[in-house]
Amino acid sequence: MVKFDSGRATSQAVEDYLKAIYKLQSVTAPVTTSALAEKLGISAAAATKMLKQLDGMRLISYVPYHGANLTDAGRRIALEVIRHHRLIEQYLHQAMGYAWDQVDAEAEKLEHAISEEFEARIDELLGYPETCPHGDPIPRADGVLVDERLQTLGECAAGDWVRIERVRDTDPAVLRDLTQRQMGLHTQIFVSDRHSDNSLTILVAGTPHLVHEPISASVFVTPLTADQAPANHG
Amino acid sequence: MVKFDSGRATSQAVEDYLKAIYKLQSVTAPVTTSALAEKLGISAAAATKMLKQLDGMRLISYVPYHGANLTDAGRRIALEVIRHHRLIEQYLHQAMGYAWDQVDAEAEKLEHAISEEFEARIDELLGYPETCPHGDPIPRADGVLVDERLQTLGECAAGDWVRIERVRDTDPAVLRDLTQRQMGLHTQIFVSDRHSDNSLTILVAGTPHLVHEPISASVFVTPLTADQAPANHG
DNA sequence: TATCGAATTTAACCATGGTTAAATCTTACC
DNA sequence: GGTAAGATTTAACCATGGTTAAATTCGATA
Ligand SMILES: [Mn+2]
Ligand SMILES: [Mn+2]
Ligand SMILES: [Mn+2]
Ligand SMILES: [Mn+2]
Repeated sequence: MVKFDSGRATSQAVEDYLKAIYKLQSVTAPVTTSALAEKLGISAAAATKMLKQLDGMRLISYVPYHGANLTDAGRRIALEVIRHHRLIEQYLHQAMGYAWDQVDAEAEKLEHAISEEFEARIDELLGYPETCPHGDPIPRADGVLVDERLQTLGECAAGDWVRIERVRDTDPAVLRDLTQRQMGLHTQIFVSDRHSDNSLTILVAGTPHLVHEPISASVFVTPLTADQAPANHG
Repeated sequence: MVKFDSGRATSQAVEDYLKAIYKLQSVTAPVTTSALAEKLGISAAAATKMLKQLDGMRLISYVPYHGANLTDAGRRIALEVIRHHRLIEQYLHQAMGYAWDQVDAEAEKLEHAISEEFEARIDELLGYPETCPHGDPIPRADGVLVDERLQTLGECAAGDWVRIERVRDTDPAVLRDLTQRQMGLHTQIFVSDRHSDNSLTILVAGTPHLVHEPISASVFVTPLTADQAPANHG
């Protein structure tokens, strides 16, 4: 468990709440009771009670009926848990041969069980990686996280050359689908067509693929610069 | 968490109770409430309540005022947790460079957090090890454990040649002491003298050491056969 | 500006795993 | 075989984290 207040340990539940609030906050702040409850798969009543507790611990500031924001102390713990999660994912993938669709579930429990010693060791063994196997940045030990907002593949226009930088890590089926299409991290993609239902036709290593919304919304990309983009793509 | 009853998961508390009962049982059966409470560092009242619960789950058979014994189902879970613990210890030691006095504490938490997938992977990565870094046998995946009772170094007589096979893993200070004296697993030892306070003088790689009770009771040995024992030891 | 529906909180539960203090059982000993 | 000490259980709590159902609040809309 992560420590706070110079030494008091936080429970697994508190850690998962703070992590969820952190992630929801980047979409809409303050975080609503219902959004939190939905994300954690619990009742709104349970979320309300925990929000009051977390406010009492000074880990969030919570205004009844108006949602919550992390305090600095809460953000520190959230980032520590996210750091554990993504380091563990990368370790499972690189050092233990897990496929990228299997690491999230395993890391979800391990993130609460490892010591600072363990964290430091896997960080070193991996050569201080900057991202998890899904491309998400790993917060540094000092709590700094550089997290850029990227466009999704679904937001691309026909004619775009892009590179896969991140993928949503939640749905193993989507990740397996991407593996089958050879759409790993850093793969270059040409968007050949947009269709009326928002699906896309793309080229991956010369092979055309029809990509529907659930997939295209799960893939985050950056545009290729002129000198990176191949001249033709017949 | 370990599963039982074709799928229901056991809590960390239940797992630690079953493991403790398993270990106490090998010393005295049935296991008393006070022995269990002492081992787990909780009150006797808490132990009583949990014994009733475990009996209700059919994981132990418990007779009030007369102690508890594991059922087959309870033993299966205990061995599964011990397997996790010892495999994790060996992985921390062999694959991650942990010293043997640091692995027990880390494994104590991780043993409840890993999946069967994780267990199988570290087993394979380690080449199916038979013991933990302290020489304790690792239960097999099918629940079989061969556990011989060994004599302690403290029980040896002057003139004995012995080999270290196991060490008690609980006290990091003892383990560090053994490391400093070069008394790792499989080290050969000559017992040169027994003293009145039950301390011993031993030879380790030619160097004499004075060994007191807390150490000598933590080291388990087997006698060397005639052809293994060096002819002289001046 | 009053109202109504959705979001949220409160209330009353429950399970788990802990505590201390009081009651009760067992057993060894006289 | 009675008794007293020690072991054990019971009783009354507490904290955490969950549930459903009822009450309350907010804010968009008429
Ligand atoms: Mn988690
Ligand atoms: Mn990830
Ligand atoms: Mn444990
Ligand atoms: Mn061990």
